[in-house]
Amino acid sequence: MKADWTPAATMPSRILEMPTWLLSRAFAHSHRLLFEGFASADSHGYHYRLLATLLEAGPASQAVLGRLTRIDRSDVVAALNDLAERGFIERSTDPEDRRRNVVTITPAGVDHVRKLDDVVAGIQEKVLARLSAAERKQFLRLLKRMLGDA
Amino acid sequence: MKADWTPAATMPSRILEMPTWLLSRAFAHSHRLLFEGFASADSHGYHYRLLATLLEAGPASQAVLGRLTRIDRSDVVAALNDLAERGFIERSTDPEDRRRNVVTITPAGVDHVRKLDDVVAGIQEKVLARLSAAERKQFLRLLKRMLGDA
DNA sequence: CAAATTTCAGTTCCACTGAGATGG
DNA sequence: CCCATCTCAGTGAAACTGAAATTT
Repeated sequence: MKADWTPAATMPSRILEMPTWLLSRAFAHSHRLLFEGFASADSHGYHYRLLATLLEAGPASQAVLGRLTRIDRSDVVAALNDLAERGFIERSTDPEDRRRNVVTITPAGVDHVRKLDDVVAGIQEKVLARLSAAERKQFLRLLKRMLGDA
Repeated sequence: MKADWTPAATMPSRILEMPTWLLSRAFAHSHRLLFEGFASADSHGYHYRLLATLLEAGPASQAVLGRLTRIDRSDVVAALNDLAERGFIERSTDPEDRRRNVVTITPAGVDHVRKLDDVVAGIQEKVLARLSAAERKQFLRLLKRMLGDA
């Protein structure tokens, strides 16, 4: 027989009840769903954030894109390289300030981001699946408040 | 003059309003605070989860610790190496099943985890700082519900 | 033989740092 | 001279994979 060293069934209750722990579980869940969703559309989170921003804000320099999307300057470079290779964006140097690359979304890029929009919308639904409509509203309100959008 | 390609002030509104985005911001915030808190106590999240679990559940094998803490088997090895070097845990092979290492927390380890408990408690407070007591309760309820603890 | 445990080596994603080259 | 931009190289935490060695 084995004292099989399975002393408790769960991790410490004080951790299980922690806001930070619950947040990390919730994020892990949402992140996994998003990652799989993007992968199934041959894409990534950075791609979606960049394309969606270009679509909504219009052509922008890479520095501005980094600020808008909260993606680091050097990660913006890498992600835009991918997107350019696949024909979803184009770079051209800004004639008014030749340090800058003006990044423009292509028609193929628009198609791509529309598809990703659908994927992402489906995932929002899944993430909140267990909550009623009223609870969802409340949950989003509390999240925003917690982040200071009070 | 510069058309400075700052077209909009924020990222796309459809992303800003997404549950998945808000969750990722909330997690990033909480994660940053935890990381800094652990660093200020010369520790890491894995260390805390392992020590707190040992304290609450008693001695356990590494495989069991991995399951309880949700830390991957191979990361458990590395984290326990650190903790053993610093005298916070001890390993001994289980006489009843010599594949297993029985991991035991030392008095120094107990001291350490108590300090971390204080750090972590302070951070819970900071994370929820903008919410009232009633909102905090509600927020935790919704998080748990979303995760299926319904 | 099949299964579990510990360990090591290596990978991937995400976020970031530092430095060089170009240009304002 | 100083600052901004783009780019590349590299770092580090977190989570994971594959495989080997040992034992049950």
